[in-house]
Amino acid sequence: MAKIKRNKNGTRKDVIIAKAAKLFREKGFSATSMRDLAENVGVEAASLYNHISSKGEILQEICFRIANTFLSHIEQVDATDEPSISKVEMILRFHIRQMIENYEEVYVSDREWKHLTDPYLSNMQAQRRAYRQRFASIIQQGIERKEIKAIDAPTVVLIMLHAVSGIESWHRSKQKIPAEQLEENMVQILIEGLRNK
Amino acid sequence: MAKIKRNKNGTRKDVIIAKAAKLFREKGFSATSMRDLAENVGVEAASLYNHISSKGEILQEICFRIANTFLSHIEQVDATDEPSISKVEMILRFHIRQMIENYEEVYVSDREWKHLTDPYLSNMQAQRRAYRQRFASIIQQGIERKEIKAIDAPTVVLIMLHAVSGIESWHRSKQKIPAEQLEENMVQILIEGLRNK
DNA sequence: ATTTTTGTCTAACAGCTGTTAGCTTTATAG
DNA sequence: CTATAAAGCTAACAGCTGTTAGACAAAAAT
Repeated sequence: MAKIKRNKNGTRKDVIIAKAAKLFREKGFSATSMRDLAENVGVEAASLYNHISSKGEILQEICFRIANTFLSHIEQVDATDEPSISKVEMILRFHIRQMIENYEEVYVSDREWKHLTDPYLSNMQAQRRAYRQRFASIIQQGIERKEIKAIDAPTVVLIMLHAVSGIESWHRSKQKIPAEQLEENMVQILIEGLRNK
Repeated sequence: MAKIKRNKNGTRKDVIIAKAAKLFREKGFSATSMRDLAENVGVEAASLYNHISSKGEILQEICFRIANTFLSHIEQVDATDEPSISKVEMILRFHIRQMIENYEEVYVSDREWKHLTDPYLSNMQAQRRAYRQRFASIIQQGIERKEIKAIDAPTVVLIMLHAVSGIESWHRSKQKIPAEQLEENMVQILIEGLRNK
């Protein structure tokens, strides 16, 4: 078979990871075999190992890449001096856009991280916990400043993060409303549900 | 090994399905082997086949049982003459409670139905689509009656259904707030975000 | 033009997968 | 107490799993 065609500014490893993300999303990590992946890449299974060291490494790359994206974004937002409710909105909007634009990887990172193996598994669990706590404390601050309704902050986080993952259905639906409208609708419901009137 | 202990009013098959639901939730359908399941049930893998006909059948039972529960509930709610926004709230509360009380099966049904095989897969897809449409049309009615904000109804459905699945995090968290409070918090945010002021 | 590096291939491995056949043990019914 | 039915066991199957070794080919570097 022919060589893996790499697109400009990207390694062959990147091509493999992108195809893997698509398959992992469609069928799940465990149900995707290296031979499945190889076929999609246009190569024999053994050839993949010139670019990656194991199936698990692919999942690690996806999960940690995404985790870093979100972690560095929340730090950036938290460093501003916007009102808390605006911070929450910024974070929510970032989640929505990432889920729209970087769908496959974000989705996989969210659903399949359980299949990581230690030490990566523990590391990822810690990162996720830290992220949620950071998010919750922004909300908590908003509550104390009376910008946000007096509601259990971790519950708010849980609703926001999971609501966003519903964008998967949007991707699969035939008649998609425009992405901007989707974003505004979600913000409308979730942020208005939060605001202290 | 000893026999499968069945609890009163339940068959051995029910015991197997309950254990399977727990494992499918923890590790996913594909990553759970029949030998895993057998060990958890306290029996050899081959013995399971005296009670079930295949691994897939277990998933089918879980998924269709849950789908029927929700479908018959939405029909019951829709038959009342409550205001639309109250119908939405009733449906939301039912989802929350099911997710709290019947956690394993509801969660598995929601996350693992993709691993069903045809004709069950197509059937389940159709049922899910029908449910979402039914839910959306209740919301649409609420919009027309000015009870609910003018927002894309399918987007609302998507947010509600996915937000509820966040209750998984609640189950796994150490310091759980009481179930009733969780329910009120979720309703507070989601229904108030929806209501036309 | 030749060496070196990179990438792909085939063949094979050891272990796990769901499932079946056939035999034995335990519980139920007569 | 005996006959029947239900539930368990061991052993085995064919196919799939992730991964490695080693040979060959193409591309890059010298």
